[in-house]
Amino acid sequence: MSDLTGRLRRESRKITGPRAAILEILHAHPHPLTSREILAALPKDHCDLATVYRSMHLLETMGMVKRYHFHDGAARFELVGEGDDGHHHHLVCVNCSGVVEIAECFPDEIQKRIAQKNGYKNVTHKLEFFGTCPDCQR
Amino acid sequence: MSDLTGRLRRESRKITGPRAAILEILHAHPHPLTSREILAALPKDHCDLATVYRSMHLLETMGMVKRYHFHDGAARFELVGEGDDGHHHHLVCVNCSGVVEIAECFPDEIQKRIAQKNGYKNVTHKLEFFGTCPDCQR
DNA sequence: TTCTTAATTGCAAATCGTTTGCATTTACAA
DNA sequence: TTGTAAATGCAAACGATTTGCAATTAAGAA
Repeated sequence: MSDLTGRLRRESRKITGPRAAILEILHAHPHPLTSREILAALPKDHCDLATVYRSMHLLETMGMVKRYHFHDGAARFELVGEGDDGHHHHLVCVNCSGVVEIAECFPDEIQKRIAQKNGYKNVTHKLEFFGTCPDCQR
Repeated sequence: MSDLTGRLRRESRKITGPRAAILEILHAHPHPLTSREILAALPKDHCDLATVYRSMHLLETMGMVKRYHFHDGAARFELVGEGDDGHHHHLVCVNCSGVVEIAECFPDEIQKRIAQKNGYKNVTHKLEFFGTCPDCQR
C-alpha cells in the first residue's frame, strides 16, 4: 500500500481522500471489481463514479491496476500485486460469477510461434476460464 | 448458407430481406464484425441497427453466431462454420483492430488439470491474442 | 390466390457503462 | 501562508445496445 502512495507522489499525483479510499478498497478485495462495486464499497459513498473511472484510468496507465472484460461487457479492475506484473488469469463460475485466480498461463513457446507466423510484434494474450464451481454443482 | 435458412424455417422464423442480407454479409466476411460494420456492409443501408442487434441475438441463441469482446468494449459477431462448433481464437492488432484467426488452442491437459484442481465442471475458455500487426509496425 | 396471424421491422425513446467540460476545491511544495 | 497544478463533483455528452409500439410482411391455412 505505502509503496503505492509513494509511487503516486513520485509522479506528482496527489493522495486525496477519494483516491486513498479507492486504493484501500482494491487492496481489500483481491478480485476484479466493477466501477459500481468499487463505488458501493466506498465508506460514505462520498466519491463520484467519474472519480472512480478517472482513478482507474490513471492507475492503469501507471501499471498499478489491470482491466478485465469477462462475459458481460463491464470492465473490472484489479490491483497489480507486489513485484509481479499482475499477469494472471481467472476461472469464473458461469452461475454465481465467483472468481478463482489461476496460476497456469498460455505456453510462451506457442505464443511466440503464433506471433512469428503472423508477423505480429509485442504479442500478449487474455485468457479466461469458465465453468461451474463446486458450490453451484448442487 | 442454405442450411442456415433451413434452420430458420424449421424454427418458424421468417427469412426476411434484412435477415437474409445480414446472413450474406456474415458469410462473406469470415471475421468478427461489429454491428456497425455489418450495417455499413448492407446493400442499400436498408436495415436498422436495432434489426442487426435483434438478428445477432436470435442467431446467437440458435448457435449460428458467436459473440466476441476484444480490447474495446464493442461486441463482434462471427458466423459459426459448417459442422464445427466455432471454437477458435483470434490475434487482434491493438492499433487497427485487424484480426487473424488462430488455429492454436489452450492445451487440453492443462485445462483439465485446472478444472480438477478447483473442482469446477464443464470448463471452457476464451483466449485472445493482442499485438501490433505487420502493417501497423510502420 | 386470398386470408390470418405471428414474426419482424423501423423509428424513436430509453438504458447502461463510460467519458468529458467546467467551475470549484485541495494537496503540497516553495 | 500562498500559488498552482492536480483532482473533484456535478451534469451533460457519448457510444453501444435494448426496448416499446405501431406498421409491415412472410408463410401456412383456407
